[in-house]
Amino acid sequence: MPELAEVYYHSSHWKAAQGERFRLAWLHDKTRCARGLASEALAGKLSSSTLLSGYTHGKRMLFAFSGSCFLEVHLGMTGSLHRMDVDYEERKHDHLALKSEASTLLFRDPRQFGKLALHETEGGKLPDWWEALPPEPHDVAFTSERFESVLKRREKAVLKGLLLQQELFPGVGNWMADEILWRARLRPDRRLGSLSQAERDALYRELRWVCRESLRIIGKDYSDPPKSWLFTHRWKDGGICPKSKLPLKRETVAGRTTCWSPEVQR
DNA sequence: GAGCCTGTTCGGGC
DNA sequence: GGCCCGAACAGGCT
Repeated sequence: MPELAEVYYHSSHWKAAQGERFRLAWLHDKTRCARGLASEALAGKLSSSTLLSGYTHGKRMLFAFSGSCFLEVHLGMTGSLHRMDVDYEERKHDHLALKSEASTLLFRDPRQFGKLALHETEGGKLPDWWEALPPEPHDVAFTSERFESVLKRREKAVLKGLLLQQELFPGVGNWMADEILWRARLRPDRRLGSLSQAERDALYRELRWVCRESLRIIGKDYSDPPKSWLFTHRWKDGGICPKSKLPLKRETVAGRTTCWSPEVQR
């Protein structure tokens, strides 16, 4: 599930516990998600530490704790964050829990494609690598010049695969890429080099629009976008394009399940 | 029971 | 070297 706006929404569950003092309740460090992080190490760092703030960037999250300690979380395909009651009891696929006097913060991930990591910095400032992340598409720093520079030497790339590259368009995932291409009226299997300048401009415009709007709608309370979006039609068998009212097509493009509207996208 | 999957990484090929 | 692609990862759901 988690792409840009869903990640932001999940982070808000943990952010609701800002100011609470936590200790490690459990980390299953044999889970793939732990990637070598040992529960003793995490317990040592997070013994009675206060959650100061939470940040998101694309599909990444970073939670700052007192003691210059940062917990990085990536949700992968099936990860989720929850804030439960203080007496919450562990269930299958709960890999990490932090407990305060008031709540249990939980990381759950059945397929274990998610990732947990611990970072420390001098004086509690954000890690350098975090500060150096490229601008997100909805950011004011993501200018059309930035967009064009990112596209350099990628003229042979298939549009669908291009949009999924996190180092270029952090946060864009499978459904967002389909939504962007549908709004830009571009077939997902087009190569970047075949686009006219007007089509490149449309791609830039719709990329930014979908990121901004999904954050506004989904990021706030996990609402579904309106029926006018491809989002609400794309997974149903026999889905109908909200623009053309004709059947949507579903095929694998750039290795991913892709939905598009043949009459709308050229 | 087989097939599918909203993500990332890695190895191979060009 | 740079870029692209497909497979692998694991488990729940249809």
